[in-house]
Amino acid sequence: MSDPSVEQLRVFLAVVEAGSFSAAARALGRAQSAVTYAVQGLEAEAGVQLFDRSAYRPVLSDAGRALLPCVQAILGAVDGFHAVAGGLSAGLEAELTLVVEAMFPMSRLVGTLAELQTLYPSVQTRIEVESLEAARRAVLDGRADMGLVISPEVEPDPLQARPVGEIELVVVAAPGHPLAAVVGPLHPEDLRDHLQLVVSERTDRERTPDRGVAARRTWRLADLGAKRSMLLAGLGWGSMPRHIVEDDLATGRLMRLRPASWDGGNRMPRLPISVVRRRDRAAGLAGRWLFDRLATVGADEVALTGQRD
Amino acid sequence: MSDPSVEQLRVFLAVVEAGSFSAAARALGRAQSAVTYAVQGLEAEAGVQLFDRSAYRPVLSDAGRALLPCVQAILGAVDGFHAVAGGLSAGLEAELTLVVEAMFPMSRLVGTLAELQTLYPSVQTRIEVESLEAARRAVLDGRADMGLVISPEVEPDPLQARPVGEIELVVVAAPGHPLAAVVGPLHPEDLRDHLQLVVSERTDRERTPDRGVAARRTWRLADLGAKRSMLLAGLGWGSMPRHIVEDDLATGRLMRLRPASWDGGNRMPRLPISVVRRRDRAAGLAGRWLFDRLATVGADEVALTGQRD
DNA sequence: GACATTCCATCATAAAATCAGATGGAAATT
DNA sequence: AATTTCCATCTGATTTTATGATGGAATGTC
Repeated sequence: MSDPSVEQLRVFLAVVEAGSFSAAARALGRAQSAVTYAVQGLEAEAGVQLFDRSAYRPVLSDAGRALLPCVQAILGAVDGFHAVAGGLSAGLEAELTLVVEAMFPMSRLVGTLAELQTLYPSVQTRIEVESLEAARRAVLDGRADMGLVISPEVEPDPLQARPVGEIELVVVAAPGHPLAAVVGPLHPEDLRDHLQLVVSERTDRERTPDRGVAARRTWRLADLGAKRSMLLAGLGWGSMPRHIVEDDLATGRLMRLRPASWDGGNRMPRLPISVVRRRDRAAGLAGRWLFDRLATVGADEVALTGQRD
Repeated sequence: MSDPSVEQLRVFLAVVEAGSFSAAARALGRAQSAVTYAVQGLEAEAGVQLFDRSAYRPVLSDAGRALLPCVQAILGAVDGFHAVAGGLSAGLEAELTLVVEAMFPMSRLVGTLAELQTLYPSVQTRIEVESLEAARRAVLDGRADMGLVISPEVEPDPLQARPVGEIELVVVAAPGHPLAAVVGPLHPEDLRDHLQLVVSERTDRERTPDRGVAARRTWRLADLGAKRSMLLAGLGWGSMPRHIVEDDLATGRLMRLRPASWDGGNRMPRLPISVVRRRDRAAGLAGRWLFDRLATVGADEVALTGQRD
């Protein structure tokens, strides 16, 4: 049994929609005999009659009605093929993977990502969330095409970077925690004597030197959600992106601590975020659009609060 | 931009699977030049290169890898078309609608219906549940191809019928109901003086004469579920298929009443069920299989308890 | 009821797509 | 170095697909 040609299927669908062979021929800009020929060929391949021609106008037979959804499925898949192929030949990448630093407020991304989807629907976009160094490593490895990562200290590296804003960090603890009772600025010694909660990377191997660790005893947690749970439970103190604990601070579930000179001054309470991509990997159309978009959005605002869209 | 032919897509997939153009040609039983020709044609239509031919063996390009799922989707849809078309040309119907009397235990059907689906996967089966006359009418109207209905009294009618069993009816009331307190057989006068719950048809027009109505006051309910709720609430008495109230009787939420001569003897406490279809509508292969299967299953057993599969 | 219109099937023929087989250069294998 | 295997290309034959004209049947109009 031979395969039906896509042309035959398009003609069949045109006849169904137009209601007659000649009208379909006119709509397709072809001769009427071509329509008859195509439908006959399709009927021969299917082994059933698709239309009942005994009346003045052809009407779909039971078989034709049953096969119509199949035909629509095929043509839909073919249209998908065309969409992807058209995108590819126009310079679009097939898929675009963006890795996002876990602390980055996702609410800041949804608008841009939705726009990306409407602009380039044929591009399969994927988002991955990684913590700290793992995000940058994903871009360096080529596992992701682009990343929103903590800004690299040195610019001349295989990554091209554009600042997109800063994440404001606040030091918090539960109201019941001893440090919450201290009035006025906290001395480094106060912090050092209490358990500090720190987010560490997933993979232990090749761990970068800790930043912002002030306490003697620390617990290392896999992700920010776990850290927040521990903080809420009063198990220790730690720094968090402000947009994540905003609600907790407002409702009093967490208290803000005010260190005199947090971490001895070698770390900023604001974490700069950049969008990065590898210089040597040629970005597609969608990738360039997203990079530029994230960079220009970032130029407008300094703080990423994650509150408004 | 022209449509890719299904042949081209099959060749493309064969090359991907075989790993080389010539191997694909051998697998397809065609000349190697035909494979080259087909791939080139597909590349021209897609506007991108699908394989990197610089090496000894061709390797899928990024574009080819991106388009591969599209191609597989198209070919899958085409195979679906072939399956349906093959079934139709072999005499299978496109869809098969079975209407089932609401009192029929659905658990008795699932096995047969599952078998039907595996035997004839291309047949779209639909189940409708109707009460009393509405089920038979659905078959007579042609709205359903087949029905499990209360057996017709007269055989010579446009429906061909085969018995499939009987539904055992029991007369029940809630434990708090006055009739539940009566010991020994119930006289017709006892029943007549209490509210009887009766399932009536949905459409009021052309209502058939009531059967099994013994009381002066009756409430007519839309379906068995509503009737059971009313019975459980103690609002009246009525008859129910045994398999539906089995649990209620076992746990004591309902009590069985024992009428001396229920309904004056003009109605059986067992309701015969038949599978019916119109004589004048030619049944397809799947329809004939289902009819025969239901008829032979029904010949084995008399009572439909719905307990075991 | 006669006429024009619109419908679809068919035919002959022209255009296009597709194929097989032969040939050649490049890479891999021996 | 010789051989095999790979793919691209060319040519001619075959098949497929399209066109335009023709005719019979149903519909619509006056």
